[in-house]
Amino acid sequence: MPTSTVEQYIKIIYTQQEHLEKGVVPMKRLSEAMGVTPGTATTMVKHLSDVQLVTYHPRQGVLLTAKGEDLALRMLRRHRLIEAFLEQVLGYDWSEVHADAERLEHAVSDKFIDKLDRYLGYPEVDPHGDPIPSSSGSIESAVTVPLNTCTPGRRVRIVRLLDDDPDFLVCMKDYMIFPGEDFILQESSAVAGTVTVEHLRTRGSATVGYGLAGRILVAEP
Amino acid sequence: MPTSTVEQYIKIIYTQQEHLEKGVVPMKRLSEAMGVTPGTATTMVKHLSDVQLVTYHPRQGVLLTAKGEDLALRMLRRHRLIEAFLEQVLGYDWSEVHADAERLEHAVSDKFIDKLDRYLGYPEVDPHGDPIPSSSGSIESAVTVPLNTCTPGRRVRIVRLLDDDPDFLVCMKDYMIFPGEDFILQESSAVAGTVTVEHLRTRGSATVGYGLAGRILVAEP
DNA sequence: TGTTAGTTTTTGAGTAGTCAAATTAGATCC
DNA sequence: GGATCTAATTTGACTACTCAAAAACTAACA
Ligand SMILES: [Mn+2]
Ligand SMILES: [Mn+2]
Ligand SMILES: [Mn+2]
Ligand SMILES: [Mn+2]
Repeated sequence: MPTSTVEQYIKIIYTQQEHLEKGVVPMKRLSEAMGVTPGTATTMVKHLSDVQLVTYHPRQGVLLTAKGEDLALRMLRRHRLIEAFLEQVLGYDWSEVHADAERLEHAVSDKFIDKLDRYLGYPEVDPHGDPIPSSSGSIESAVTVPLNTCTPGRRVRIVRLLDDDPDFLVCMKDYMIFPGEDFILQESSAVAGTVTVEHLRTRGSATVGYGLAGRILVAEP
Repeated sequence: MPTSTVEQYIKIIYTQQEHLEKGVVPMKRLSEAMGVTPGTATTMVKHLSDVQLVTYHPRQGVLLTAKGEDLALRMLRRHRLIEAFLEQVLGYDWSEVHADAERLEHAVSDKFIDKLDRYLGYPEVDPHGDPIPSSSGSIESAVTVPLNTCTPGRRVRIVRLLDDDPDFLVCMKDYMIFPGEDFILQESSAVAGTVTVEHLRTRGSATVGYGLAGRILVAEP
């Protein structure tokens, strides 16, 4: 059985790998995402390599093995189902579910997760629009593009928010920018570094930085 | 913040203290209940004493301080609310809730527990009839007597099962011996070491050992 | 009173995870 | 080709928890 620390490293490696062009995750990136020093990450990565969860390329980075990916998807499934539960059942605000899920995901059994999945009616996405892997480990995400790559004038629907930071999420909530909401993209300026959208229903407009807009995934219907 | 190991020790000390005439819990008892060697228990108890959770009487045993009792009751509240949730909401069998609760109790936040309490409608007891402490730390248990101290001929109602062992609980389930069920006490023999009861509705009779009967708490209405 | 059995404590060692600080390897830039 | 900057690795040390085995204490019994 993997410890909760190992579970956490594997999950982080998966998500970092996802948001990365080149396959391997370098130590700097991993250590920052884990909140540990680079030396600690190196030590742990060697251990993960020993137990076949990652392949380690010294001075370059890590890559998940098939076994590691399995574990990562199981953790993502746990995390996201728990987030859905906290919001839908216990009445958490969707901007606050992350922290509690982060600890619960390491304490639940497979039995718990499967029963929870059933109780929630087999949801496909969590409160942030992140897709929930099935119990067999398959995951399918909707086709989306980052908001900062869309062409102005087009109508877009918010599908997913990639950042888990409560401050970011509360800010998005104030702008009505969350999964399911429709907007018209008014302006997108790489030079000015801003993206402006107008909410379809309320006509309210919001301007966010280019970097943040990259973490807002939308569909162009 | 106490680690989950510390939380577990404190909870165990509380329950052992409860089922004990003399106040102090000796090392042998504590180490057995924790599943560690006596030396380990001694080491930990010294640490718990350093952080004011227990008072340690060398070569005699430990006693919770007020601070320790606070923590113990918070843990018991968590444990029992989680057990109630697993049974009532997720559909666990009440004989199986203990193991999962044992890990979850260390991973939930106060916010989680208070929201769960509300969602469940502020239950007073868990699936085994154990009373659930309030968020302010008060606990009130119904007046009960162990089944092996009752006088034959009397009608009794099962209120609480003290043992968490799944085998014991499944056995009790087969006999219909669980909170809320009514029986007539037919025979109680300290010599033979058995207690025989008859289920009021079904007329089915059950015989259990004297020791086990001591873990079945009943009310004589 | 002396012996013995049971309990408790001490000691030394091991695992998992972490950090600080020194060192090494690569890349980049003149 | 060097000088320099950054990322990565190594080393030594620390915390929290654990065990095995030896030593010490207590209590009770002969
Ligand atoms: Mn986590
Ligand atoms: Mn999420
Ligand atoms: Mn526990
Ligand atoms: Mn219980």
